[in-house]
Amino acid sequence: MLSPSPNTDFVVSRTKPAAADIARTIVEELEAGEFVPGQRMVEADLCLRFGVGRQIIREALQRLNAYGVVAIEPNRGAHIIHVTRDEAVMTLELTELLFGLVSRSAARRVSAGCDSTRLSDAISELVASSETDDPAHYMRARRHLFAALSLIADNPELNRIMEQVRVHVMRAQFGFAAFRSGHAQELAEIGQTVLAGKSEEAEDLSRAYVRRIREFLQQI
Amino acid sequence: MLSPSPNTDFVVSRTKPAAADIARTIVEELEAGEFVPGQRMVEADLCLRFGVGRQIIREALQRLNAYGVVAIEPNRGAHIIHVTRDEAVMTLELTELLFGLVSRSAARRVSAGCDSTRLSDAISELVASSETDDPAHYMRARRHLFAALSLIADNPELNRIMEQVRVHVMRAQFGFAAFRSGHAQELAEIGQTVLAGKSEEAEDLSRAYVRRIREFLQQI
DNA sequence: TGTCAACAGATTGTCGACAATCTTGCGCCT
DNA sequence: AGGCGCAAGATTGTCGACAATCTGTTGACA
Repeated sequence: MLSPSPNTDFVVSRTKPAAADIARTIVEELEAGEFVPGQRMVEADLCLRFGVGRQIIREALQRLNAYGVVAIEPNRGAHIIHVTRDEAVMTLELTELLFGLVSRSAARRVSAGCDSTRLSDAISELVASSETDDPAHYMRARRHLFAALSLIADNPELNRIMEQVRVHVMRAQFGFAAFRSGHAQELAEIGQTVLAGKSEEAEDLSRAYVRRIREFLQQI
Repeated sequence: MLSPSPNTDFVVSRTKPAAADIARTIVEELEAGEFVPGQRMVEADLCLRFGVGRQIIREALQRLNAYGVVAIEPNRGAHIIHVTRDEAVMTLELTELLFGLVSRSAARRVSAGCDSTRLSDAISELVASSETDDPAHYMRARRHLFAALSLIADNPELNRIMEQVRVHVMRAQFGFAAFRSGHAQELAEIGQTVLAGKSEEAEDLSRAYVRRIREFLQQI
């Protein structure tokens, strides 16, 4: 009754959204606080919204479920998971360890002569963003720093998990208004420490960075 | 041409396997080394094997992909991920942090008066298994210990991730023959330390436990 | 009026069919 | 003989349809 031909007319060479893309889109919206915790994710609604069949939506929800941002109850459907402040604090406790490990591993790899141009670029971008004072610019630079560190650390399992945890951290920072831009300088310093190959120091700095966010969140 | 009626005849009150169960089954087989790294997971084959439609299999593969044990390439299908020894070592480096955090958190909760009967039971079971010297018994007890610790730690995100990493650790231990039963005593000690609420000590013991496995793996 | 059962609507679970894409082997041209 | 299309087979991607399950509401009965 709504779409007799979903994607035929003017969509000759469309790149195919596919489940992965939709999941990514939803994750981005989640990070931006688009969805209310507890909100039901009805498959049919999402079908209309993204113009695809239910199977696609289903796979996207499955992925979201694996990321832990959506809960799926049999025959009851999916809904956005509600995260309490205590849980967010616990997640940051975990993040502290993970980010520390990423930085330590990356620093070691740099010492071993790994390519680090991406990291240098990210650091430059961070420094630049601290001068323009544009939140979007800062967030992009921050993402690039994390990506560069993960790339250098080259630990598949760790990267996979960081990717998952990142979503939760973003949600927590948004949900509890614990987002303080202006950490650019601190992050740039972490990057430079990694670049210098000081693994112990890089780990300490990284953990301190996350710990401070956590303590700030705990005080609210 | 193969199954005109997949599950109608004598299957009046079957409990419905569903994707989650199939994914769990495959994970168990993976942990037992049933699949060869790189092996292709053709959907149609799995359909025949489990007697369900492709959608179910697809969702199961999706979940396996989220667990990081299966890679899915668009239009190319899914295959079992190959894990090198270095990657297994890196995963154990990560596990060291995670297990340490679980034990520390659990110990704190016990101090705060959390119910710990399940933990006591698991410890008893471990001690019993060390006397019978039955590998299956030991593994079951070990799993129960981890489950009890996770339950007490009560950190949703951490538990979710531990669950994912556990599969990799099991695969690594199986794949590299690094499986040494007889750690029952050591694990029981960790459990008792948690039970006593000594969080720092519990974390140290847990990390030492994983570290030793990692070092053993590195020496091969 | 309160409780419970049955019904209608909404939503999820699963399947079969067809389209799109990749792979492979064969034949043709140089 | 060697390389290059091209067709046939294999496999994945997506959709629509129907079955199963849940939920809320209405109405009958005590």
